Amino acid sequence: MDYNFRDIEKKWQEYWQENNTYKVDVDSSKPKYYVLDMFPYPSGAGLHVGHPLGYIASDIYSRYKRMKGFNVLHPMGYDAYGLPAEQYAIQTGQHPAITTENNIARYRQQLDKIGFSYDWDREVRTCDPEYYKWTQWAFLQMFKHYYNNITQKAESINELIALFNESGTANITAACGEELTFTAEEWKAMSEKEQADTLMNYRLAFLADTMVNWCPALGTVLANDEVKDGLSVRGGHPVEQKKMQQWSLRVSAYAERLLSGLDNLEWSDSLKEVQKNWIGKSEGAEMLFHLKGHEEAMTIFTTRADTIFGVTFMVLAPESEWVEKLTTPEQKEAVDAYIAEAAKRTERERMTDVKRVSGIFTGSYAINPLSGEEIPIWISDYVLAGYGTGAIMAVPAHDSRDFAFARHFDLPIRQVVVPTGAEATDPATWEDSIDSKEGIMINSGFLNDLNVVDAIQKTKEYIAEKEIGQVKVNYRLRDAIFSRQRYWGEPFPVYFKDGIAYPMSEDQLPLELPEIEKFLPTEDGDPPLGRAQNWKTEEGYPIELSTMPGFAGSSAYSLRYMDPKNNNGLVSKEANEYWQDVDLYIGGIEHATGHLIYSRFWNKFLFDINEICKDEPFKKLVNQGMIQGRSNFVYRVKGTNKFVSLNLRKEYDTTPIHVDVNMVQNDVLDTERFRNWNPEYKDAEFILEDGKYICGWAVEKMSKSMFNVVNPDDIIDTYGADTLRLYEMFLGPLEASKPWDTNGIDGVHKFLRRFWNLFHNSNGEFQVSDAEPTAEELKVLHKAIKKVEDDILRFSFNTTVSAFMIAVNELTSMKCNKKAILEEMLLILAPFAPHICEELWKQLGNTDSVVAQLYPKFEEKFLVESSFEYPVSFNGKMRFKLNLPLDMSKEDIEKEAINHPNAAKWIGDKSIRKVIIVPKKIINIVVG
RNA sequence: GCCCGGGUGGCGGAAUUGGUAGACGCGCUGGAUUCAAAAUCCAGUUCUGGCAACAGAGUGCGGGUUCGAUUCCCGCCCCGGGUACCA
Repeated sequence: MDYNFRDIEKKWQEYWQENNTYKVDVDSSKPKYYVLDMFPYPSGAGLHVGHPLGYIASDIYSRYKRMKGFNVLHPMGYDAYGLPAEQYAIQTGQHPAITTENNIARYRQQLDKIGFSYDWDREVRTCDPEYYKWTQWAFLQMFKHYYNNITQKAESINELIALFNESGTANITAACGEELTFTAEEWKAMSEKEQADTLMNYRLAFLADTMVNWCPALGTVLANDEVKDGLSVRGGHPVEQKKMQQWSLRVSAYAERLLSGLDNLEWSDSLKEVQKNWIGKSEGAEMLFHLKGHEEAMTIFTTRADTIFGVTFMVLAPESEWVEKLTTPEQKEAVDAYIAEAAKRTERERMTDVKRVSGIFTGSYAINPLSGEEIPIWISDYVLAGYGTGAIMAVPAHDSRDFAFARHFDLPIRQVVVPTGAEATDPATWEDSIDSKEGIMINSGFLNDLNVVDAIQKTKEYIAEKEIGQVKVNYRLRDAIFSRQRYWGEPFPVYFKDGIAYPMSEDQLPLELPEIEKFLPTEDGDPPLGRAQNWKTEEGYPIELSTMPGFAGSSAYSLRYMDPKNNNGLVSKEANEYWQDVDLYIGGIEHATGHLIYSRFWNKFLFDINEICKDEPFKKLVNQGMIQGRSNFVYRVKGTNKFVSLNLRKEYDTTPIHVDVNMVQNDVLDTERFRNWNPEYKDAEFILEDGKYICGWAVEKMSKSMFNVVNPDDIIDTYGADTLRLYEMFLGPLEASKPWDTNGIDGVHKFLRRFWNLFHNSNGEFQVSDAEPTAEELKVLHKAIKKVEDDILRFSFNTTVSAFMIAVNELTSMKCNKKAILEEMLLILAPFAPHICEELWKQLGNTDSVVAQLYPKFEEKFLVESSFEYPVSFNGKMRFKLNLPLDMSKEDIEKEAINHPNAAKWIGDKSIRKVIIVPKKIINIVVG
């Protein structure tokens, strides 16, 4: 029998399904291991060969871990809510649920063909009411909790209410929108509405007026990570700033824990770095600046309080509440004009026009708390309202933005830091601000002559002592806006009564998404849910019209897989305590700031309220690289229907045109298929080289418009799933981006056939021998076991495939068909190519599945060598090799090397200066 | 601008702790087999020179450390990704 992958793969995929081979349950007799893939959004285009890369890697790892005796949880599901299905519904009227269902069916078909070891009984879909019940439930818990900064965890809002009743805000330190101060009496005197509004300032899921990224084309609000360069990530539509009442999650409360939690995670340094930057912790000071002619003092945030003697002006954000208070009558007209102008500038303009300096003087002055100087207060849009206090002290000598502003408006610049090894210079001669990270203080009163580090310390002490400020930590991380004015998402289990938002009772969950006729916003501008009939409670109170964003459903799915059918909780205590957390998470780097921040936040919250036992969801994370497309081109001679082959094109004036890579093999064009591809090319003529049309190529993104999309189904039809799996791994390091080039696939397919042939004679009959293996054969086997296992553990699957090839090549040339060797080879290959191994396992006479076997044990004793072939170098350059016993002394090795006939030529009449011998490594003879 | 990756044959890539640069595969060249082709098998394949033996050069560029550098250090160039008036 030949290697008939089509029959073999079909047969075993059916077998696995019928026998529930991949079903797992809590089993306390075995250690657990949890391997998770980032679940896909089921798009209409189906999977291309880039998508399964990470799934194949995680599948190999899961199968390996299973063979090492672990109880492996390896589930898959769908991130099923999302914009494309809704956009499609708007265009065609087809319900997004139907589109989604169809796309999921197609995904499942494609995934099944690749032979994954998923436990499909655990599948989750974010759009399934049984699933989103727990998304809504978590939201309600966040609504009912606040963050206590002292205990550093989420606590019940009822406890906060109790504290308010007892002593007002006097004894609380809670994460909040704005710092409020009231007494118990004042609290009790508040109306129900006032109390509700006050509590919103503390709830972890809260309603607030916020500046949002409003996308008019999509008719919805977007999160910061859904906007890039002022355009929506999905669709590329313009996004503008707008103030709207929105649900938000107080992610900022967890900023410190999200930051410090990174330390214990096995994530790549670059990914941790991205998260650190996104959280953006900066330590500095809040300082009070008194204002000339005002009672109140203004608070600013600075990370460099030590440079305060260099402050020559202050700047407010245009949105700052101080603008109105500080604008003098003489300046009012000019300030109003500037504010109006700034409001008109969209985020996009501000970004594309960063270099432009603009601003206006308020007419007011502040007093420098250290020097007592009067300094003018300006307004400029380079100061952001949302960061710090929306007001800064400007140190033009040492900050490039302040410098540009000072130059533009002719404000004074005073140097206060002299960089190490430099002299103070006249700022008038400068082209830019001077770096102040290290150096010596000047022009700075009591700080003079101190170095920067000491000056920072001394300033901190000084401002604390004089009570003109306090040490303060700031984070860039913003609260997550959680409302979307869309249909295809989770409804909020919230209703409104007298303008107050009330949570629905938990036993009313899931609050199911209602049917609507059209998927557009209403004529009044309400979200699509405004069209739903009876979208109100039994008592008749209206229910929230927004739905939740994409990241809602993906924030706790790793927990739900542990216990996907549980109707009494997100996850049972038993299941959670057994599976704990994800041991290995594989997915794309594009989720670095979105999903991976939100799900960590969500998980920490559930941990705080004792729902789960782990503070972090994903222990180890590997980012698979992107698979790029490899496009092919033909070269049309301008103004003709003639196409010239790659290497002849220089003689003509040509236009390169993308051609479908599926009609090109090894860069040779199938000219007949090309003629039939498009009526335009029906009468195409070709100028060939060596009788062939050679195409040009380039590495580009894999996309329809480049005609370079390769479908896994086509590859599987031609070569089989085992070949696809091996080839995806063979392509290069898992974490690197690399182009897909089908050209190389023959190599791994050939390898599988050669592997098959080890078990079969030249007539295709199964034939293995029970003879004792030789030392050489055992050496090949154990070399492979060691290399393969080492490489799996460091996720170096490309070199693993090489190791298999080497072993099979060696066994083939030894004509080895011994069961003792082949059986173990088969077991180490099984995680990579499960179908062929399952078939051969059966042919060897086994009745159980190869999946259930234990991994072969590596034995050092088979690799022990008695001699080593030393490379002999002269001045570091390898010249010849010398086989010597391993137990030979250094002195004897040196003698052997120097007296070797080949050595004379390299020594010549020069003298030997030194001989370096590293046992089992190298001999280097230094001559000169 | 800043922060991460990365740069090795015609191509994808390997070299795990400073120790034989180019494993493995593709492609290409030659040969065997075949009526022929496909498939398969064998040999060769970094570049330059040479029939060859062999010699020289060589891991983005320039320097350095070392007996020895793809690997470590300094300075640059290029490519990919992230991020940005974050005080």
